[in-house]
Amino acid sequence: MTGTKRVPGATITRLSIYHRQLELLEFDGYRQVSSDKLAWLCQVSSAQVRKDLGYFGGFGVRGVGYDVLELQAHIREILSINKVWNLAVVGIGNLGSALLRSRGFALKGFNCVAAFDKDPAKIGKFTAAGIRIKNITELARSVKEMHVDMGVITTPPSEAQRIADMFIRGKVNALLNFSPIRIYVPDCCLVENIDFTIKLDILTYRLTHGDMN
Amino acid sequence: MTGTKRVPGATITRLSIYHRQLELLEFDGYRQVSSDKLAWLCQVSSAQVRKDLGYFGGFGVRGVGYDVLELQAHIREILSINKVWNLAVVGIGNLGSALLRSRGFALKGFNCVAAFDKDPAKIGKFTAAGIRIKNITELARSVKEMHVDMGVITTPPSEAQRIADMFIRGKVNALLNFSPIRIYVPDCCLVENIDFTIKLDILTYRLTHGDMN
DNA sequence: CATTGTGAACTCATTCACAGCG
DNA sequence: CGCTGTGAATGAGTTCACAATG
Repeated sequence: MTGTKRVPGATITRLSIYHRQLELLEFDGYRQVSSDKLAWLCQVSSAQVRKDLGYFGGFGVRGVGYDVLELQAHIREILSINKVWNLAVVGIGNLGSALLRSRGFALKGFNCVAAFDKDPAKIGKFTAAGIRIKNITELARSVKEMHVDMGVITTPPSEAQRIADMFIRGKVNALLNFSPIRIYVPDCCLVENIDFTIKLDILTYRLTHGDMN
Repeated sequence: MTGTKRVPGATITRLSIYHRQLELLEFDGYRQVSSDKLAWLCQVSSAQVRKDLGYFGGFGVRGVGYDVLELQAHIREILSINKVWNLAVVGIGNLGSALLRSRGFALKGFNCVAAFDKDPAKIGKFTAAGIRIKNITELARSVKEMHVDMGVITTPPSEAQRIADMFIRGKVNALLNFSPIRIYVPDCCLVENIDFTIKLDILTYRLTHGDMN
C-alpha cells in the first residue's frame, strides 16, 4: 500500500527508466509485462522492480504481471511527467542547440519556452523550434513572467554560477546543470548535474581496475 | 593504508569532483587545502572526503591538510587520467559536434581520434578538430586499427544498440552512451550512461514532492 | 593544536524468500 | 499455478567520534 515509507533516490531514477522501457514495450505491441521481463530489459533484478513499484502501490495482478499502459500512467503520475513543464535554456552553443532540437524535450511534456545567450551575434536569432534568443540580462525578469519551471544551464563553466543566480532571482528553483562545475544555490533550489567528464573518469578507473559490472 | 577494502562506486565519482575542484584551487593560487574546505566546495561532508581518500592512502598531513598539487597527482593516478585515452565519437549531430569541440575532451587526456556518422552528407567532411568523419560501416575495423579505448555514442536511440555492437566487434570495451536507451553488452564491456531525460524526471518528482536536498 | 585517518555505529538500499492472491 | 507484494535479512555507503600525529 501507499505507505509513508521513505523512497530511495535510486528508485526515482529507475522509475524513469521503467517508464521509457514501457513506452518501447507499448510500441512493440505488448499489453502485459512481468516484473521479470521489465527487470531484464532495464538491467535490474525483478525484486528491485517490485520493490520500487511497491513504494507507490500495488499496480500489478498476481499471476499475470503489469498492464503496460496502466503502469506507464501510474509512473507518469508519480514522477509528475503527466503535466507540461516550462523550460528555459541558457547558452545556445552546440549543446544548447542539441537540447533544443532534441525529441527528448518536445515529445515528453517538457516545453521549451525561452532561450538565452550573451553573444550579440546570437541574440535576436531564432532557434530551430522558433524561439527568439534573448539576452541573458533579461533572464531573471523574463523567466518570472513566463512562469518557467526549470532552468537548463549549457553555458561554459565560467558563466554557470552567474546564470544560476539569475534563475534564482527569477524564482526558478529547479536547475539542470550541464557545466562541469558545482553550482551553489539556496536550499529552496533543486539542482541536478550532468557532467560527462566525470563519467569518462569513471570509465578509465573501471578499465584500469578491472571493475566489471 | 592502502587496504584491499572495496571502494564504493560513489567514491570514484567524488574523486573526479575533488580533482576538478583541486584544479580550481590551484588556479586560485592555493597550495594547501583541508578536508573541511574541499568538502564545502564539493558539497559533501569532510568525513566523506577523508574516508574517500583513505581508501587509497594517507595523502594528508595531520594538523595541516592536503597539498593541492600532490593530491591532484594522486587522484589522477587513481583514476588513471594521467594517461592519454583514445576516443571515437559516433553520431556527429549537434551533441556529437558539441563534444568534439568541448574543452572537456582535449584539455584532459581524452584524445578524440575518430568520428563516425551514417549520413552521406557528413561522411568525408572534417570536424572542427580536423578529424575526417568516416562511414559507420568502417567502425569496427577502424577502431581496432587505431587502438580506440572508449566509444562515445551520440546517435539517435534507434541506432545506439547497433553502434554498441560494432564497437564490441572492434574490441572497444568501454562505452559512453548518451542515447536515452539501455544498451546490452557482454560482461567484458563497460558502459556509462548519460541520460538527461532521467534528470528532468527526477527534477519534476522532487519539485512536486517537496524533496529538498 | 588543528586536522587527518579510521574503526564502530548508523542509515540507506538491495536482495531474499515466501505468504498472498488472481 | 505463476507472479506480485512485502517483511526480514543482508549488504553497501555514510556519519560519528576520537585516537594518532606532524
